[in-house]
Amino acid sequence: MEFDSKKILSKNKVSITNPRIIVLETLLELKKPIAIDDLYTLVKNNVAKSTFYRVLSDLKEINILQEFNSPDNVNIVELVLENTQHHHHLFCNDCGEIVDIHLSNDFEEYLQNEVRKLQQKVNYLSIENHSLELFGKCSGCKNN
Amino acid sequence: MEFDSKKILSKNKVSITNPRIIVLETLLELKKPIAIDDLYTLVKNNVAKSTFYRVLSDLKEINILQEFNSPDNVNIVELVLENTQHHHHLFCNDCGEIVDIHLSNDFEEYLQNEVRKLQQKVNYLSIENHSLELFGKCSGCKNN
DNA sequence: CAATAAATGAGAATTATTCTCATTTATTAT
DNA sequence: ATAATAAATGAGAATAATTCTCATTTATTG
Repeated sequence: MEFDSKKILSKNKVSITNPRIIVLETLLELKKPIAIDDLYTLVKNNVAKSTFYRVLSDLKEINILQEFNSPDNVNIVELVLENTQHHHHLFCNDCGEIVDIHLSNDFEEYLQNEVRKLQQKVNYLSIENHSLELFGKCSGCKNN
Repeated sequence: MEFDSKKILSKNKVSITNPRIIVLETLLELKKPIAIDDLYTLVKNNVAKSTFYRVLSDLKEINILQEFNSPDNVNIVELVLENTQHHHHLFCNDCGEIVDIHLSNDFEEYLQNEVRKLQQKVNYLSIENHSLELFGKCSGCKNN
């Protein structure tokens, strides 16, 4: 497979160790955001807690792991690989699930343009990035 | 003045106590987001730490305080009163300052519309709210 | 395969937040 | 205004997430 853990690690010039493989592989299988707490539960039998946090920090260092917070302030991580396209998140108010959301190119362009206008108006040197979160109910909870 | 702390508290049916007045007044003077840590530093001589956190939680309870995280995972609070208009935040990558950003009505409408389309397409019952963050440099740091 | 550098595991240390409970303060009904 | 009652506070203990320390193990390289 194109994105196995060892290739990812070597490509990013970090040494290939068991804890790194285990955490990365778990994230690769998940294919979606997960609470740090829950991720640790998945790997705790094979990775020491201190190492776990170190691995997370390593993955952030090489820019393939993004960290953010849910509305109720839970720390979440998500793998962002080269082939991951720009997206946003919907946080379900009911079950807490986090769903990746892809907005239309039209919208993303509109947003870029709005940002460009803002930069000129308010005279900020650079707005380099953005993040949009949506809050509501996921499809699983929509019938409650 | 229209928005003094005591009026705000009584309007929201919470009892008027010194710690609440002090924290609220500090936030009212600030008029912008602040790290919880920094806010505590401002009031620590007059409010016990446990009380401080309780007051924050009280203010969140009555929906006049919003909490969120900066990109480097620092907890931030911001007063959101009735007269506060919908806005977003720019996080300065250099100095960490957080600036309130008001986007055009056109953009907000476009966003609402995009969200509406998304709801139909993906079949989510409701997207109730959103939040947009911008990352870049504030005007103070733009010449570095 | 040996030498060296880097990573790990275990648990201690740190930090932010919540909890406990005796004391103080605010509210209300008179 | 005041007494009775309910609610909030302060101080520090408890908890939880994360980082740190350091002796041991593992990966890399030549």
